[in-house]
Amino acid sequence: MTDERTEMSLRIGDVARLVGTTPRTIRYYEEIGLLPEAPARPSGRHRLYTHAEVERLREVMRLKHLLGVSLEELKTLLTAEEARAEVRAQLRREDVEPTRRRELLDESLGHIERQLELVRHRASELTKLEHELCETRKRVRRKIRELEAQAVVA
Amino acid sequence: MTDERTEMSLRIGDVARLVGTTPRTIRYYEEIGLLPEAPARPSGRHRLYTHAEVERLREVMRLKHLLGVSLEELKTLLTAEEARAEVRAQLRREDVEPTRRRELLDESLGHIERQLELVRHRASELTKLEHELCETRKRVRRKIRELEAQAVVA
DNA sequence: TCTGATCTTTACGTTCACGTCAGATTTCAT
DNA sequence: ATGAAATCTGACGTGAACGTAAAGATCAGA
Repeated sequence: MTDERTEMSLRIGDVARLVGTTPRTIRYYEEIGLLPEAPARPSGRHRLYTHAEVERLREVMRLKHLLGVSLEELKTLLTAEEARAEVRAQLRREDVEPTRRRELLDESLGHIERQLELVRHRASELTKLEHELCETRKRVRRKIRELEAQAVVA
Repeated sequence: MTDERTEMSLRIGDVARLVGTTPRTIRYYEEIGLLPEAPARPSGRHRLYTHAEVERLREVMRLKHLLGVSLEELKTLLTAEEARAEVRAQLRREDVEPTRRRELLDESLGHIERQLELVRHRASELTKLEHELCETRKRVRRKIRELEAQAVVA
C-alpha cells in the first residue's frame, strides 16, 4: 500500500486538531475504556492513529453531543459499535461458518435497533417541542396582527 | 377564588415529588437564579409553590434534558421566558399603550424564534443520525438475507 | 399546646469530564 | 548527533450540578 506511512502517521495532537478537541480528552477517553488503547504500544511511546480512528472519534463525539448521555452510557452504546466492527472484521475473512455469521449479524442488528430506538425517542420529543413553539409563535403573531388592526381603526 | 388555599399549599417536597427531583435541586436552581425566589418569604420560612410553578419547573427540566445545555445557558433561554411572562402580565392589564405593547410582543417573538432555531437545529441533526442508522440497518438486513439465500442453495 | 414530620440555612463532600503542571522521554528535522 | 517540539505518565486542580450532614426553625394535626 502506498499510504502505509500516511496511514499511521497521525499523532495525538493531529487527531485532536482534526476532530476539534484536546489530547487530554483523547487520553481520558482511552483511560475510561471509551476508546480502545493501541495494543502494541510499549508504555511511554507516542500513540499513533489512523484516519479510521479519527472518524470513529468523530462519531463518538457526535453521539455524545446529540444524545447528551454520560460517557458511561455512551460506552455501553459503543460496546455495540465495537462488536459491529468485530463483526465486519470477521466477515471480511470469509472463513467463518455461516452459523456464526448469522449470529454476529443478528447481534449487530439488535445493537443498531437499540440505538435507533434511543435516537427516535429523542427526535420525537424534540419535534413535539418544536411544534409547541410554533403554536406559541402563531399566537403571538396573531396578537401583533390584532394590534396593527386596532392602530388602523384608531 | 375557591382554591386560594390549595393553590399555595405545595411545599418543596411535594413539588420535588411531582416533577421527579429533589428539594436540594429546587433550592439550587433558585440559588443560581434559574427559578425566581418567592419574593415575600421572610428568610427561614418554608417555601410555598403553586401548580403553575410546578409546570414551569417541569418545562425547565424538559428543556434541560432535550437541549442538553448548561444551567447557565438555560438561564439565558429562560430569561426570555421570564420576559414573556412579564409581557403576558402587562398585557392582561389593558392599560399599556399600544406602542409599548407592540414592543413587548416583538421582543417576545424574537425570543421564541431564537428557541425555535435552537430546537430545529438539534432536531435536524438527530433526524439525520436516524436516517444514517436506518441505512446501516438496511445493509445488515441485506447481508442476512444473502446468508439465508446461501443456506437454501447449499 | 405539643409533637413528629418537614423545612430552613450553612457548609462541606462527591462525581463527572476534563484542565493544568512537572519532569522525563520520544520523535523529527537539521 | 543534537536541539526543539511534541508526547508520555502521574498527579493534583477545577467548575458544574448536585448530595449529604448538622442544628435549629416551622408547620399540620391531635
